[in-house]
Amino acid sequence: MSKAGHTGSNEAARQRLQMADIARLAGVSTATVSRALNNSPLVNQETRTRILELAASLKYSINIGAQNLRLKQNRTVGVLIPFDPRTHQSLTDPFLLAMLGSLADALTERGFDMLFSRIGTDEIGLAAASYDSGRVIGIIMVGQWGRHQELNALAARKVPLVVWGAQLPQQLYCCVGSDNVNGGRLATEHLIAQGRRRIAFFGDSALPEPAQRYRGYCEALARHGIAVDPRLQVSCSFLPEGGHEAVAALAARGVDYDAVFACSDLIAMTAIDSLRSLGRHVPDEVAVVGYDDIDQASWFHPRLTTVRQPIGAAGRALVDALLAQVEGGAALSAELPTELVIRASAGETAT
Amino acid sequence: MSKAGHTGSNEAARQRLQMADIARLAGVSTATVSRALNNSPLVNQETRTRILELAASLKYSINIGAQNLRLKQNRTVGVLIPFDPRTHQSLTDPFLLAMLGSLADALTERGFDMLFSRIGTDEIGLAAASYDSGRVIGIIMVGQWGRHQELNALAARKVPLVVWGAQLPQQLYCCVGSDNVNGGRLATEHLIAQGRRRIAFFGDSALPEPAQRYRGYCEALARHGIAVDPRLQVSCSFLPEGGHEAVAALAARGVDYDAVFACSDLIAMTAIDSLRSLGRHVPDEVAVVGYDDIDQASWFHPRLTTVRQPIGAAGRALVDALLAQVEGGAALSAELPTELVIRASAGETAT
DNA sequence: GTGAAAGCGCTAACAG
DNA sequence: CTGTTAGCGCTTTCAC
Repeated sequence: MSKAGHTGSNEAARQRLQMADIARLAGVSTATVSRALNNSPLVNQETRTRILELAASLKYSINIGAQNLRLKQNRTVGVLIPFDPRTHQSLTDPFLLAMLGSLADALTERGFDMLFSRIGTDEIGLAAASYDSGRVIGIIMVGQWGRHQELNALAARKVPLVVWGAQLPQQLYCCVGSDNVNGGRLATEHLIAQGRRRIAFFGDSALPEPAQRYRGYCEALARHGIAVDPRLQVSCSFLPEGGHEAVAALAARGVDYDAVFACSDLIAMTAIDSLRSLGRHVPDEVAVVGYDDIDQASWFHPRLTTVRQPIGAAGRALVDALLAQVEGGAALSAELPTELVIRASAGETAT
Repeated sequence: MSKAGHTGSNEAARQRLQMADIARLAGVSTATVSRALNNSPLVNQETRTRILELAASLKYSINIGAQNLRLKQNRTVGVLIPFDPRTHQSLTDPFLLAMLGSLADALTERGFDMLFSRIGTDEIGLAAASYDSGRVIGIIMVGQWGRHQELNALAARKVPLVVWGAQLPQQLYCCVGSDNVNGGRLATEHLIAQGRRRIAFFGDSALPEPAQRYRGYCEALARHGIAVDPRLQVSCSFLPEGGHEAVAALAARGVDYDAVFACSDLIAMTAIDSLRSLGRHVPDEVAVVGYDDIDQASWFHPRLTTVRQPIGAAGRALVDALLAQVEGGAALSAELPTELVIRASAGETAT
């Protein structure tokens, strides 16, 4: 909300057509114009059409700001995608694009607009600024970013809020996400079924979603009597560097592995790139399973076996959960189903 | 602008704190609160701090809608990414994510908010709705989508508008883009330098940007005395299917080629995927050059040789051009430089 | 320094 | 059916 310069657009806005102009031109009062434009049945058929035509020909459109003020209404929703202030890159994962598209569609369908912002993960407490100032009726935040407490604080303040992420204990805010534990389980089971035993885990386990996927991974290993080797768990970011970092870390540790379960397709892909540089064949020497099922997964080489998150449903679920809150309803968290998509990167055989 | 249901948030908005509340609590008039909150020097130092603290502790924030109405100002910009109504997918190219991120950053830097919408390419005439209704002070549209006339019409109406795309004759609207002709030339020259002679062109040449890249391609061929073979020019979409379509089309035509210049990295990548399925080696049998230089280009296999568009500069240029118009200045179109990034997909040797 | 009052562009009683 | 009037939450002369 820093105001840079005086670029307030005062000049341009000043000369815009308004209801009074239409009224004068049509020879009626603004009340009648208002009624006509809002399709009130109270207004005479022919005056209505006359007004409508006049407005259309002049491209007049009701000033939403004034209308909102008068009606105490608002149909815009804030969408926030946080970024790590240390790198300031975040819009780097194609999964987010798909999510944004899905949210835009879901909002449009319901007649809402989207105010989009990035925000530093260190200033998530300020996420409600747009709500406090009446700019938006609620906020959809993509990812928890390890800011559980701040999010709880927002919810405690009754800021309408839905977060894409993982269900956590002591969670006051509404959270929509996919079934991460099951996703981790599916991926790991598949790898085990391919005969792999030394399965590495790539993901930032300080974050809730990767942590739950890790739990699924551990459960699957346990079920098959395979010991969890902590040296196979490597923490890496969701940035494109993630996979490279992780492969390098494993090499530095000198541990052996024959498979990787990566917490995003992006990590999986960059990991595969690193493995290729190291001369390790995927999937023969190292089988890789990703997460998300972004578009690229289906034409990457090798085609990525991955856990699909239902992105279309996700956008709708997030929006619905938010609107429910706004209308005073309960903020129901939801967990969407995940599903394994078998392609080539983890070996050819289906489970 | 279709209103679905009555989810207007009337209920929630109703009980929000407002300036009068702060005034009452502080024992002053709203005028004083307004002055204090706006850092007017007219207000007494201690009353000011008292009011500021009160407001902060109550998380009160000035209602922007009312403020905007009173001040006739507005600091939000509309960003539109059109989609093809036949497929309704459009947020499918990672290049767009990068662009969106760049725009978000540039707007934030200048203290503006972004209202993001998708819109059908068939309803671009409606793109100004958010401007006409005073929702935004101007519009940034990503891509021309073959709607030159509609865009000209908007500009003729004096809607503040900047389009990411190609400079065209008889262009009334402000347009920022990269140097497409040079980009096409660079890519093609590189391919020729690698000894390729049968260079296919992949891109929707009905669109201005691909058309200009094609011109650069033709120029480069001409300079080297290579005849342009129209059968090597294949029109394909910017969707992920693009590359697949194009490779299939060429196969159907039965024409031979040893190189591809693709109008986006996405097309290049999916084309490579198809070529691989056909058993044709990249770059040995077919050298491929892409366009955009998205993140993935550097870790795709083979690493993509591509024409870089300066995305960071693009966002800033688009925003600056728009704000200049809003402030009543001239709408200066701009062409950003393009640059060839040599990696592996077109052969190893630099030009 | 501070308050009273008018008005930004619109809508909704309330009269007629 | 239509116009008059008041007021949404804020800012800003103009008095005091």
